[in-house]
Amino acid sequence: MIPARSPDPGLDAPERCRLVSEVLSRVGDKWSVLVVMTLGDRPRRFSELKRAIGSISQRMLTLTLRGLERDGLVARVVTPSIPPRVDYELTPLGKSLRGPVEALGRWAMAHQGEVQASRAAFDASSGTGGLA
Amino acid sequence: MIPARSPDPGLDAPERCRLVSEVLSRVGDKWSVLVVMTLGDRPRRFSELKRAIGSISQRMLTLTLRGLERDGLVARVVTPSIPPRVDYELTPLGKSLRGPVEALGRWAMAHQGEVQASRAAFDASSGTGGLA
DNA sequence: CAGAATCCCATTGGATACTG
DNA sequence: CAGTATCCAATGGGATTCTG
Repeated sequence: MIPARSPDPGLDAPERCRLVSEVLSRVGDKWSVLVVMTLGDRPRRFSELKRAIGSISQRMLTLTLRGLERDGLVARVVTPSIPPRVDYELTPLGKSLRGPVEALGRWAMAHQGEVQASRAAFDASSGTGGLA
Repeated sequence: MIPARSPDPGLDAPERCRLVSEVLSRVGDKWSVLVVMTLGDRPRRFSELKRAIGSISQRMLTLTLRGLERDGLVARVVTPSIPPRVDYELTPLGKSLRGPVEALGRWAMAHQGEVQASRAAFDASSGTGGLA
């Protein structure tokens, strides 16, 4: 249904890689994923988002939302009233990102224990006993 | 087959969220994903990795590999010879991460055009015409 | 309420030089 | 070859203050 120019075989590998990692860097940053998932399926107001995420500063929420808006993942809807009301919601593109992101989240949930165990073991043999 | 303590219903939501985002932050950083994907399916030597990735500094490659090793995603195999030889390879846990990461990569490839277009549009209406 | 602007500290990460 | 150590610049990001 989505036109979504298919992978575009005209680009060479290094160039594609650059573009992909540029897109991934948005996903990579600390807040974008959190905001996308919090936005979930219904629009949310600015302060509603802030409260839902809790740990984010107002500055970073603004910056993150601007970035997501610029990339077409989030739509900003202003209702000019007093006090002003601004709602944010995922665009179709933004929603399409939820699938892969949730997959990563499930991986993290499923393997979090192993990762923690590995970290503990690594730290233990790094400090004590390793070679001292 | 893997024991992999299942999601552990004993943890409360905020705590789980913290752990998940801690794991995601490893995936989130600039190099980890690139290294994991470059490692792919066979072991690679240090300098082989460095050349394959190209843009990474030797310092960051070392740091990234240490982090991945600590998290149990990568195994470090030292062959004490002169000159020394060190191979890195994905552990089963590391390999299990490739699936979700590739899914994200495919998303980025598929939608890279839309994102770029959106950025261009956003930047255009931000600078010129918006309200000047 | 939503946000822009400023200040300032902490972390990231590159370049370079040195070692086993 | 495979690092470690040091220095330094750029960025990230919190706290606070001010505005429409």
